[in-house]
Amino acid sequence: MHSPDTVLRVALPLPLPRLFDYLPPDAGVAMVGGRVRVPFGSRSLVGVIAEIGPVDPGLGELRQAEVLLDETPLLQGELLDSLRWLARYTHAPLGEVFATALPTLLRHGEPLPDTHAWAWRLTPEASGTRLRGKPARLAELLGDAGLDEDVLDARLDDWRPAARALLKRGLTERVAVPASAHAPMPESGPVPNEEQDAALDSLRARRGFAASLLDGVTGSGKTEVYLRAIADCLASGKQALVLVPEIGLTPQTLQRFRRRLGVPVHALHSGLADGERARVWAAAWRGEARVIVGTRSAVFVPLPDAGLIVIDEEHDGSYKQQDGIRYHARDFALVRGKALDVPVLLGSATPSLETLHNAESGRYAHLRLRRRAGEAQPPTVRVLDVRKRPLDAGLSPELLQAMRKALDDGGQVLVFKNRRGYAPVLLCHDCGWSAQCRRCSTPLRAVPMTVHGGGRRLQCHHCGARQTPPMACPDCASLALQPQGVGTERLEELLAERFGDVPVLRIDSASTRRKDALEKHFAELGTQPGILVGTQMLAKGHDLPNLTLVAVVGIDEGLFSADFRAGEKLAQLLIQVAGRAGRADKRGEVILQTHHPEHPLLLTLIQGGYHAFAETELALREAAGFPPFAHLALLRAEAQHADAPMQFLHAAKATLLPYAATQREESDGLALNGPVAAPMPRRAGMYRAQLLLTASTRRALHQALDAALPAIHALPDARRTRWSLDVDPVDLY
DNA sequence: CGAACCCTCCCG
DNA sequence: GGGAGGGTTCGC
Repeated sequence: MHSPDTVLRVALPLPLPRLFDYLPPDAGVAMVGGRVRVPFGSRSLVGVIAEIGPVDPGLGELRQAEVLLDETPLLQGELLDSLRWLARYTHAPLGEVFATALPTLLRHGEPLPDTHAWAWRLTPEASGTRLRGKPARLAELLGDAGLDEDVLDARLDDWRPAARALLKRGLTERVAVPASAHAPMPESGPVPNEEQDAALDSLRARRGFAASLLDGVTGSGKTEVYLRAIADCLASGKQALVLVPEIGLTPQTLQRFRRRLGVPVHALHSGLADGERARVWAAAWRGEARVIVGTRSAVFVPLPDAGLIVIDEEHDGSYKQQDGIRYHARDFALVRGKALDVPVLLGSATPSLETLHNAESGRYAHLRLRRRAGEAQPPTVRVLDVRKRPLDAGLSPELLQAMRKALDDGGQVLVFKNRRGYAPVLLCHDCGWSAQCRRCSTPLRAVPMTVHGGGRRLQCHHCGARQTPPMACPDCASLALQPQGVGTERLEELLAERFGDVPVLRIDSASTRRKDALEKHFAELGTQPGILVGTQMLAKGHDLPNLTLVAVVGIDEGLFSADFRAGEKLAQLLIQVAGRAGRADKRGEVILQTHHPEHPLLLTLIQGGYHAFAETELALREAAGFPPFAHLALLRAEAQHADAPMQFLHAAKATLLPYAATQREESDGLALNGPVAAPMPRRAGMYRAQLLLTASTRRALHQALDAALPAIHALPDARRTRWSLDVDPVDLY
């Protein structure tokens, strides 16, 4: 079967950047992409055969693999190729990438689960038997052909005991049938408007891989375009994959897809049990699942009959995995779309600057939906200058007054606390001055110094420069210098005190572990006057029909964050959160409380909207050499010992130095910034630091990493720290 | 003196 | 990552 000198090169789920060679097991035919169980040290691991080839004479006696787990390779074709690409791009071990892509059960070596649906049929003996009661009704329903279980569920309550009773008497049998194609007749949905039609025409005009940005304001009907594009895809006999942000995969969303598409819709998200996850993956693998709707990790489903990939809210941060293999589901979906030669549709009301840049440069088709369905008016936006105003837990008297009024008018109030960038900046409460790095700040871009050591030290997270905070404000000589930042708990406390007559609900990830807890909170509140306090989680989803005032606090940290993406994230949040204010009969109001009423970001955003902001911000990014005009990678390290992360990163920097540009004019070379302490320098008892790599071409970045990483892996300090590489980091924390 | 701890090595 | 092996420390 195998030539005696054939070996399996196996990718194992280990942080080791190499394959391990084994002799094939005695039984079975080994194939690339199939899983295999192998002995490893004293353990037994499940890996994926990455290569089959001749024996490497440099290795000694090889161990033999225990058993082949797949008759047909689990990973094959496009998915296998794309995962290899992902491993190269993220500079991660192939085995870890495979392990990330496979559902837990399959990763642990379980067989690909059955995806058959079950149906019940009457046996020939049943025809001569008289029945009464529920069994009789069941038998009548089953008729000659029998019925699928999900159809029975819909037609007869509590039919299972009757079916089991008949089974015992030999009158019925349960048979496996191909996965159910039963679904209610699709509903037709609203007639598309002109803009939606134009977008659909553009999508239909293209063949093969093409990326399109569906750029539409909230309520402009992006989902309707997705649904019709998916229907087209189904009509041509192809599979569709829809990615949604973590917060967007609600029962209502699925319900809408199911009602409209007329085929089963498979959901894939973190709430599923392992068995269910593996079943959906298997159904996709077999081509039975025609529509898969899922969150980030759904980007790894096999698509043997792919026809379309949709990424809803493409700017959403939850598409980026923040630990393990740090992949970006949107970017990987584009890679897969290209490899599969199918269209990719990216939708957002506030597109990421990367995507917008691609749309403007013509790489993506730019489909705009400008019209809002219905008659809802956009809210009024007011900027509230709080310089020199007395603040209570960060709230000004004017804001509290506006809240009182909105509540008295019977409305609900959302107090939205921006919480990006935990490292506090030093701010003058009287004039709004904030500490900036002298070395890194340019007229185009302010790089803040962040407060450390309980307020006794300022540090730049770009270059690492340190200084002592001034006693008084350098601009206005005021002594009212203070670190910014109030948590949502403190806000909730104050509001509960001030507004004892209405319920005050705090919504954040700590108070709301589960998704349905959030639903419960909203149901409790109903439409009565009340206050919601929270962060990101409140920016979207969930209809709040009686919300009349949105108060945004804490935006100054976003205006002056060390993270170059903070402005973009803040703008997206402000647009989204503002979109929630107002009800049919009453125009909503948004109040932005800030020490910087004249900040260009706020002015551009309010006067020109998101796209005007984006244009300005893109110009800044280009001038400052940030994505999408440059490419980043972040080397992070953490350790128990205070010095270890820095030591390791200095050693890593020395390893990378030969590949770095020596001249500033050498524009496509690699630049190394740092290492510096992480903006949150201690977390869970670990000391943390980071080294930022910047290059104007991906090629320069990857060439340097390819060349230097083996040596970095081999550094003695590499074993003493926990370190990771993040290519295209979304935030520099 | 052994248990506990830590460091280092290496896995095919 | 994690187990094994070897050296060192610590407690009774």
